Amino acid sequence: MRPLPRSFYDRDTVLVARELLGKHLVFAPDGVPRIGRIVETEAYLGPHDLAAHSSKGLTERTRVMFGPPGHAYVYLIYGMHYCLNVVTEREGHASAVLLRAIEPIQNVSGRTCGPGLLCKAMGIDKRLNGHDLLSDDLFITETSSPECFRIVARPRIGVDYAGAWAKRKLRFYIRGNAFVSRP
DNA sequence: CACAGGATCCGG
DNA sequence: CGGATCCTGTGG
Repeated sequence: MRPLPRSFYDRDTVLVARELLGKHLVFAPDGVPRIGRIVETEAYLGPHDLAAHSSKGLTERTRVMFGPPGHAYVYLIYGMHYCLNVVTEREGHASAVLLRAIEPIQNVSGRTCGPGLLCKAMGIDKRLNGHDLLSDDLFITETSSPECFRIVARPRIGVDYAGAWAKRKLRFYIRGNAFVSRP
């Protein structure tokens, strides 16, 4: 299992969000790999995207989003759930892809159909904020035998405050997959 | 220092 | 549909 190269993340955010579908998220904090297949993502395009955290500007919280691609942006939401993003495009572009759901593959127990549940099941918290995804304990990898699937595009969840940006179809999931949070 | 609000989840 | 729960950003 090899981590995807930095060049994978240093590309158009919508393309990265779509191509992350079907890939394996691996977290091995104690050497034992917990693996989930990514089945649902959302693209956050940068400061001009009013649904993106980076639209509020560079702050301590959004610092990682403004950094180089291929790093984990983890934040606490509603005081109780963590969300995991991967930073995309060149440094300073401040775009990212939110991982919303995975299908358990190995050493993952509990529900995984939602960004908070995904992190809980994988054991991911804010200690991983800023973590390089080209590392040996947290990374995303190509599957050995990729399956064919159709991609569905829908508006993102929970961003009604973002005006016209809330209507953009920047949420992507694998059609028919049982682990998608809101099919 | 005070306070408002959030890329969610759960239970009724 | 409301409540949980707490960190962050902003303003005084």
